[in-house]
Amino acid sequence: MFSIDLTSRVPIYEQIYSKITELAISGTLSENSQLPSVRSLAKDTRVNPNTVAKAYQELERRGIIYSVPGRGSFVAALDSGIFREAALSDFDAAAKTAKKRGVSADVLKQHVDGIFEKGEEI
Amino acid sequence: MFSIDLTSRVPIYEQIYSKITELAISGTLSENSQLPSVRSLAKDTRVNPNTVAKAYQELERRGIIYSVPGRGSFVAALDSGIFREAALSDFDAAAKTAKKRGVSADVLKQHVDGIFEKGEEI
DNA sequence: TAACTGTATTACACACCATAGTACGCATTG
DNA sequence: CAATGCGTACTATGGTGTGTAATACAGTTA
Repeated sequence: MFSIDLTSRVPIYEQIYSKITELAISGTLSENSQLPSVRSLAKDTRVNPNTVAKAYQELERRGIIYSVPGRGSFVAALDSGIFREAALSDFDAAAKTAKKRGVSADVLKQHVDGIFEKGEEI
Repeated sequence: MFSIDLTSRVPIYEQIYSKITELAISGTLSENSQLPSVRSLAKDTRVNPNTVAKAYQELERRGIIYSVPGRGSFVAALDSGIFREAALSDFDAAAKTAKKRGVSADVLKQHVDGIFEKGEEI
């Protein structure tokens, strides 16, 4: 379920955070579905339980999941609009930078088409 | 000439690196023009000279500037194509994320148009 | 010569990341 | 009730990256 890159500069807890966020937003993990326990995920990924706990706590702090001591952790009810807005904000920033670098609007639109022509490449 | 955010998570040397890169690419700092010395920039920004030196060494390593012991550091002859490619790569990544979040190709193209309609807003 | 330049070195402090081990309270299951 | 699994909390340790501090050296320039 999770692949961790130990050589990456990105902290492990952040990799876990991103993975679960992606799965939750995309709907792969449906609302209120239970996540693997801190200990089981730690065992599977061969990572320290503290590291997984840190990821879960960060996910809860940002409202992606909710945790119940004694029961487990579950996917929260997500407002996908917020994540869409954030993605669009990043997109705008990238487009502005490309513009500064001398890339034309047409080229950027072609890139958009190129990305959307491809299938579900995740 | 440089403003440093000491509270930022981005390392100081990386902030200096980014600033100078931006100035060099935009042409604000023309080719072969001399940069402030390590010590003077360190004094102006109230940063340790070693930190500035680290930024300059990274800039030289990536071909943005060249340094001559005893003389100073200067803006290199830049191949703008490299930076255009990098900007496009970032743009693609942002577009893919937006796609994952459920944003349509048309909306993204509208955003591109919106950015290019505006004047030189830097 | 004097004052500048980039560069190199050593040392220290601090924060972040990750691991290890232990412990507590709560919920579920047998 | 007892056992197990759950999230959570805590201390301790080590590694790495960042930033500062203080020198020192060789090359360039006025």
